[in-house]
Amino acid sequence: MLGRMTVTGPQSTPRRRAPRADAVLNRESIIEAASQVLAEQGTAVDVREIARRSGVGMGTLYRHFPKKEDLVRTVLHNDFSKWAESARRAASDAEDPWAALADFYQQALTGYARHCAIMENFALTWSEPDLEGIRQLRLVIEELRAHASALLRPGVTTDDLLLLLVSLGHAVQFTDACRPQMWQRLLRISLDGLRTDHREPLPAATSPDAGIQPSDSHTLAARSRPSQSG
Amino acid sequence: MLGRMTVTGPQSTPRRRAPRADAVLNRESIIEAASQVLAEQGTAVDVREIARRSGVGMGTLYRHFPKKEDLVRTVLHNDFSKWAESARRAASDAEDPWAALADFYQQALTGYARHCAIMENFALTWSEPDLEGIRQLRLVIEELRAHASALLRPGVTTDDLLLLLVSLGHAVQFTDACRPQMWQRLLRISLDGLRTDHREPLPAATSPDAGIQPSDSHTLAARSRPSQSG
DNA sequence: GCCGATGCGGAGCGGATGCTCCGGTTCGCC
DNA sequence: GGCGAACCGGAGCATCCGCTCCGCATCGGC
Repeated sequence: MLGRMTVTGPQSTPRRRAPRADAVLNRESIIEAASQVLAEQGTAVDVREIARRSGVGMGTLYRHFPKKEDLVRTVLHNDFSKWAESARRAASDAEDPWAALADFYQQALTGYARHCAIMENFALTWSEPDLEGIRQLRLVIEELRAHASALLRPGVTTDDLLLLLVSLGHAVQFTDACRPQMWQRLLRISLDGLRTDHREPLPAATSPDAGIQPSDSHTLAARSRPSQSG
Repeated sequence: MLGRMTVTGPQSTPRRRAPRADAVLNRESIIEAASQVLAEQGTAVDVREIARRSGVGMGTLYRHFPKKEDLVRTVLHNDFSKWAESARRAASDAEDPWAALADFYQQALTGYARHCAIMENFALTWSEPDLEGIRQLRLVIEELRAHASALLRPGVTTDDLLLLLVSLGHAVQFTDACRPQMWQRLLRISLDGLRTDHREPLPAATSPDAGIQPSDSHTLAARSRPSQSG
């Protein structure tokens, strides 16, 4: 069966010829503009704004991304990845595993506190753990946890650390603009709660990293706005 | 000047006679229905749905609450108060001040994790600290903090505890439906971080309870949807 | 019971927004 | 350079949603 499949060029359908050069450029500029706009205004932004900012027409935008959600997903994939990477770099400069963990949170929260779309879509962490950007984030945290495990109180899981990041992310949203020191205090409190010291271990998580039920119907675009099919 | 103002009945304008009985009933049923609907669907809900659920027409609804935000504000005022009260009651049954604090968080997070509108509008905690419901919540926390102060690490403020509540509130939103034990773990970690034990005190908050700048333009209704004036 | 002030209902307005349609343009293989 | 497929742009469609308007019903002081 498999042997009968014709081996066809780089991927899947062979008859489709390479995209035109201008189309490639347009796609890139759409993604770049969308990243900016989504960071500034969140996923509820008008698609026209993205088209305008990237200098293409609506037709072009919708040719590349048939649904708004397709575009948002692509951008979030990229930006979650960039986020994970920049936070990982900050952690790699630290002098000990615990400082690495602390620096990771510090960088993760400062660097992306203003990225509305990411802050809005933390739910993806649980509803779509397989999105590439999310997976990278998890991997970074898992690595940091392993290195710092001697200092972490027993029973702390990667999911605990991830949920802490999500949770603090919202604290940052509320306080960063007016009183940034507030979320820093909360970060410090939480990190202290994670240290081993002489506390008893946490109870084992009942399903440590099992598959997670996606919540009801969380879509990427337009929180609480029903998607409408034409 | 003041002396010339006529003293007029119970309040302000005297010529307005008491509202009709049916109007009072309608107002109550609107608030009740709105509370349900807002809890279920958040502030982005269609006003028509509230009118339908409460059995009144649009005209009636807008007579009582000229703007959607007026209604939402009234409901949130009530519901924040109810929330504070129910959490305070849970705390009052505890056997020691620390357990009271823990029970408070437990009840606050369990009882209102499903109240979409409250979870959405934690920002009010910072942007409108004078809203009555918010003030009650702060008062309860302040009281618990005072009672547990011997066990709290030095430097922990009421705002710290409030921000922790806000922050955990979002963790609850993400995990309560599928893995409720996850946020419970995070609560435990955070509470442990608040205990005095042998850690150094937190640095003093730079402006402990000073006036807070309201963030850019947060309105109660329809997150990220620009209000439109007719 | 009369009657006017008060209250009611819901069709409809205007604007925002996701998405489509199609005539005109441009690229790139030959 | 020629030509057809791929691509582009933006006007326009359908829908949603906050809010208004106005003819009609109801309450309640007399």
